Amino acid sequence: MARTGRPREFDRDKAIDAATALFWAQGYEPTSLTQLKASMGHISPASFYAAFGSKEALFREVVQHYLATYGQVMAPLWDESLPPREAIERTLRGSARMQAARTHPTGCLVVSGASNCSPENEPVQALLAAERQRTRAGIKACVERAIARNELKASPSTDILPNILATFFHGMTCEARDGMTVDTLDAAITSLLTLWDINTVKPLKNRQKNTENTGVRL
Amino acid sequence: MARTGRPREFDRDKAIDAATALFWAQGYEPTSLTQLKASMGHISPASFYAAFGSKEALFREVVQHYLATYGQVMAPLWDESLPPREAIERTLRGSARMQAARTHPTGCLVVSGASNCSPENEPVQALLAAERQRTRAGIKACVERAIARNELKASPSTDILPNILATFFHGMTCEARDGMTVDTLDAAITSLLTLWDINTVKPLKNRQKNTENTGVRL
DNA sequence: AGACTTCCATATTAATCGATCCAGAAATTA
DNA sequence: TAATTTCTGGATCGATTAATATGGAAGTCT
Repeated sequence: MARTGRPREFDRDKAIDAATALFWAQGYEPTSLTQLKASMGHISPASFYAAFGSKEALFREVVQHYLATYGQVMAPLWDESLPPREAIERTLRGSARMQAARTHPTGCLVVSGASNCSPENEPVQALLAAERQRTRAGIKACVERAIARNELKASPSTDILPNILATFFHGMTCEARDGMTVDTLDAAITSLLTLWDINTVKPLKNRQKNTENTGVRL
Repeated sequence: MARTGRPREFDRDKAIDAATALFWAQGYEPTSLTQLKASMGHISPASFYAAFGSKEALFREVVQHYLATYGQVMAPLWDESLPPREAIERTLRGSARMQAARTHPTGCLVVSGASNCSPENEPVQALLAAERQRTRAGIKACVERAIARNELKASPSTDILPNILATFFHGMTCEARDGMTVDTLDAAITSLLTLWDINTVKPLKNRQKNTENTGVRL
């Protein structure tokens, strides 16, 4: 698209960054347009609406930006080239490190970005709820893949495992916001994952060598 | 105190109930005085301020009311007459049932009541944060009591156990709000508590009978 | 009955909310 | 240079925010 006319003076990407930090720290509703404009370099209302459309449209853009950057700590969930347990572990540890980092607001924007909402902003709440549901589906898929690959036993205990992981995962936001450190979260994850390990299919001794006997049904 | 003068026409307790439901569902900031007054029977601003002082004062009263009623599901944490594991389990299950119930807003008011807050309402946020810290201390005390009573091993794994339990506990709010049922939460709790059980001090066979031999050091 | 207290309803405060609109300046392209 | 485009700053929109002020009715006490 050939751009003509006077170019905008403020950096749109930096403006999105600033808006992300604000929405992340305070949530959708408490963040006012005045704050947003100020954080973008005191731009005018006209510039704001010309660039972003509305507060809600900006928020949706911020969420997309968040998912494409910080949110990528959860990418392992969808990477089928990874062993399922490693996918889960990488996601949990990466998310812990990200959420507890001091270089940006703590916690997860998707979890806490619109947790206090009046009815008129229900669409905003639904946007994040859908994203959380996507996360749950990803965790569940990993567990089911592990069962299919005969790495986890199929049992009531593994049926519920995705829910435990999701609950813990979403709880990290509260803990990180209340000051829990990366190291503590990391230790908790290590311990939590024993819930995975006690449900693993016990390998026979020298089981690795059996991989040579493809076609042989044990 | 002898009350004189015209008695108020609205029921103050029912007004607190109504305010609790509103704050619980929407959070502190998004709940407006207009909504609050309407839910109390369309009382006047003057009546509101005479009865409650301010929005923040009302919220503090609501939190106290919440803790004294719904929040009592966590009372087992402080009941030293209970075996520590049972105290934890009762708290988790009671909280799950409470948070997922459909007779009131889902989730926990202490966790989500002021999660989206502008800087000027930081005191409100701090109020709930302190309450969450109290919960963590209660969980930790239970685990430490279990170690002291020789029911849990002292180990890095049990050191981190309180953090896992707290993270899961706080995560239940997100899950309940997103529709997770009591049954699912209950099953997750059952499975989560195996993290406790694998750290228990293994009882000798016929250990119960040994309780008769008090004074005998094994 | 009379004094007193606290209620209620109605108006109104200043401030802020998200969102528009306009006029003029500035930078691009032809 | 001229035409075009989109920026900027400032004024402003109606609605809503939390909080006060006023004036009279209503109920409780001595």
